Amino acid sequence: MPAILKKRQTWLLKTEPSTYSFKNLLKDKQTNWNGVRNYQARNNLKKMTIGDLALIYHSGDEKAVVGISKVISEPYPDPDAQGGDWVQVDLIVFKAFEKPVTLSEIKATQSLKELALIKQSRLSVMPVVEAHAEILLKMGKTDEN
DNA sequence: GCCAACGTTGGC
DNA sequence: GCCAACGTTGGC
Repeated sequence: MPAILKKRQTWLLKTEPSTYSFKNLLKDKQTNWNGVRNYQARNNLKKMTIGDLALIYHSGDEKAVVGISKVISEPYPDPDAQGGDWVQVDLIVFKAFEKPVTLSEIKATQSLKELALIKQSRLSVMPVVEAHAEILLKMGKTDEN
């Protein structure tokens, strides 16, 4: 098991790159992941803890996992939410994938067929089990041992 | 541009 | 509580 995965939950966060991309995160170094307004995604956000990894997926034209970020805060209320129990977390950029892992590659990989990204294409915040995280990191040529 | 897969809203 | 209508996301 890559050292990077030890004792960490891995998540996958979807974003439309024209709204906020991994490049923006590379520039900003840190961001607050806000605006989630879906209960299931919110419930996943609430389970995040400091030190967790979050893979960033670009929807739309790119359709690929492009990099890794790290969760650096506990979930806390999203100030933009007008009422309702919505949260956000703070992220820092961790590492860009050397090679983006495309949706078509993921779909073509038998061992990833249970990934929520495939099974529940509209969910924007989802857990990634360790076995899947290992495979994705390997496919992205992100050597973190 | 279309459509599948949701999620939400509102009438009943 | 059900369901039709509508809205949104996101892949193709």
